[in-house]
Amino acid sequence: MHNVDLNLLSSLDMLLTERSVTHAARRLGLSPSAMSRTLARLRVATGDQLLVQAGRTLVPTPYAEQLAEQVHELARHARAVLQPMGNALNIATLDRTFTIRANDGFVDLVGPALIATIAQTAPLVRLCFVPKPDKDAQPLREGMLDLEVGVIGSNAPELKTRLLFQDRFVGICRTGHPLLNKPGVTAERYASYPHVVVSRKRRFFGPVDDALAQQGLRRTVVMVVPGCANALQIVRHSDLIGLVPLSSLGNGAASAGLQHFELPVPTPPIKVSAIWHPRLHADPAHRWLRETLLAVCNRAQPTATI
DNA sequence: TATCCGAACCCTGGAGATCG
DNA sequence: CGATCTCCAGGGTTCGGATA
Repeated sequence: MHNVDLNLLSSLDMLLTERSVTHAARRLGLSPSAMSRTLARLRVATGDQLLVQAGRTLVPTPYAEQLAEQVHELARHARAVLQPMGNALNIATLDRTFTIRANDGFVDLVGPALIATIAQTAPLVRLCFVPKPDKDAQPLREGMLDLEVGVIGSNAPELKTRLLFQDRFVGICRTGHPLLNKPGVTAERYASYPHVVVSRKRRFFGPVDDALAQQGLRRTVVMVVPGCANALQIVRHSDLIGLVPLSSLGNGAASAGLQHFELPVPTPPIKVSAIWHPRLHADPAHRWLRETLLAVCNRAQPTATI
């Protein structure tokens, strides 16, 4: 197919509406001569005279009359497509499924409030939360994921991010665990119990071990699990001490049968961010989702939010 | 290999003249 | 009076050479 100048569509629509080169030119902000040559190009493109002289005016050919309504609709749709995107979004009628990769604790903590907020303004929007087996950026690049919630990695610098809230590590143990029988969890007593840690990379050591080492202490990690939900379940039914982000304790149900406590050693804060591909940055629906998520996180994490 | 720069070419549109 | 033509200027695109 040879290339067609789609500007001709708008000009043809105006010419068929006005039935005058001068008037059509005026309405499109062109000179009559320019519009005249546009009409000449239209005649070449269509192989029809389109408008012919009848005395001092132009009248449409039968072919032009046949085209008029279709051209008008096409021009109207073309103008709608080229409107700024922000003007086109109607949240109330938005029918879309957003796929979000997040850990279980975040889903427990934010999921109910998020979907409740969305239901009020965008009743046709659906959320699909998927697990975080890793931090691979490829699903974001390929459009398999709309959004990821987690700590920013360094393997995909092109990704856009926005801080949702600041989390921190806490210790967990089963209800009635001897560690909490006495007031105050000292570093010595904390290190004296066996531990379970969460690590997708199967690491037995982390920031807590560094902090303990600075005090000449060392804890014994007897188990590594891939996710926080695994750690919560293990700790709930054993004497192991766990280490999880506070947000992973969710809305209360996840922490049933568990007690959490402040760590006796300092650990770096956990910056939880929304992460998305630049392709979606200007998408008004995606922008709305990000703003909504941020607002819900601000309400759900009043003590940890910055 | 990528980027920059300049020359040549092409397209568009304005001004003015001409025609019906 | 309005449509169309020619001429011309301005801007964009393409292409080839130079450079890092």
